[in-house]
Amino acid sequence: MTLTPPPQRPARSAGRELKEKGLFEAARSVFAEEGFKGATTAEIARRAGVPKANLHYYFPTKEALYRAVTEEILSDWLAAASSFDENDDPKQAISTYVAAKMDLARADPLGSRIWASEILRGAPVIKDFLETTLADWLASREAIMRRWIAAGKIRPLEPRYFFYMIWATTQHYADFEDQIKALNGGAPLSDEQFQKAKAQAIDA
Amino acid sequence: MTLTPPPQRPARSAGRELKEKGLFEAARSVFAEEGFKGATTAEIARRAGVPKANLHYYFPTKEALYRAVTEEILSDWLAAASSFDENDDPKQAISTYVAAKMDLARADPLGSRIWASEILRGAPVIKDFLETTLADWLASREAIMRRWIAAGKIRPLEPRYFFYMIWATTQHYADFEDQIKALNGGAPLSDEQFQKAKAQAIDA
DNA sequence: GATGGATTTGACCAAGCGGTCAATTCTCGT
DNA sequence: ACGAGAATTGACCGCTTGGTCAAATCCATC
Repeated sequence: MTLTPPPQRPARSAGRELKEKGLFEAARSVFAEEGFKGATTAEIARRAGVPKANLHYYFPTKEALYRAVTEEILSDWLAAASSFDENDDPKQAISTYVAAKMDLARADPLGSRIWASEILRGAPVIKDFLETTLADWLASREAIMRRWIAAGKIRPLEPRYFFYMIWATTQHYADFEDQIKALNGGAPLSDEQFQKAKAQAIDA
Repeated sequence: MTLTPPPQRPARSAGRELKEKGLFEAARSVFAEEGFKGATTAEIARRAGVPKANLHYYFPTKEALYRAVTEEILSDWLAAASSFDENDDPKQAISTYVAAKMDLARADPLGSRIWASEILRGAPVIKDFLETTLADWLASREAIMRRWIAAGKIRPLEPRYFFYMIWATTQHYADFEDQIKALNGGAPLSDEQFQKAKAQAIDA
């Protein structure tokens, strides 16, 4: 018998990945709207245009699908966070970071909402991430900011609460979009309005 | 037959109100943790220590119970909002208001969370409140702030986004308590930490 | 065109859901 | 002490849920 070379199957099952992606995106939207418990596999399957049984072929359980969705969100978060370190100038670093977070919240409001609803239910899935990766990130950037403050490069404030405020504000525009819409005469924020809000948030 | 006087029954059924209150509080905690869809009447009844059938005697449907809970939250919101008008001095008015909102978020985190999860699911129940009462409140305070800005009493900023930022921050401490706990070494903010965060938020 | 694994799907299931109901117990004015 | 309305509750119902399964279909390879 000739051994077929074990290397990764050449673009194996491109159709498979496509279908997985469809289910994945459908799941994102349903989880964002209904939360983990409120979301139903039937609705996710319906939105993806496949029978429910097919969903369970690609993702064995609702929770597995939810975890897959969640992981991508955390990875996006980390990518935005890295923008903090791309600048040596303190004020530049801060405003670049705030801008990146605002843009992320606007580009992916579903991700923001899934995050929020995950926290609201006690963060059973991402608790580990919060306690390790995120806590470490916060601690090290806190240290950096303290050095900047000591050097008189930015005005003194408690770095931790400063980050809370940034996170709160950036997420607000995604999570509370419906509230903002209601207050904005039924329309979502225009790009222009969004830029203004962003500029004001950067005024730290 | 003698007509019994129709005036309100004298302290009628004190036990009834007590039981209603128990169900009400149990409902608050379950709705805050699980959202409207995720909450089950069975769990609410269990937490209140009564059989499920008894719950339906006091509140005919899950939605009726949810609406009752929601109305109280809106009323608390309005009470905190009124603190904005208790001061003539602009800076006083603003910091009093921020302080009141921060205190409310700390005193009643459940209410904050129920609000947040209501918005996340598209605000079907409080949409009307948002579009009328809240929108009016915002518009009139926006006008007041614009006058202050024109008179040079506060530094110029877009009042609307300023309020969004306040709401975002004050709610963050309630809604994201679990995230903060994870970042704070597992412990919630102490009173001292909270006062510090409050003071920093007031620095508008 | 035969083979065999990958994929698809309708039918199905046990558990959990919100809500109902009739039978029971409690409470209190007389 | 008794009668009547208020309150209580176990049993139950129809429906939805997440998940299973076996039969059918697809499709690359020989």
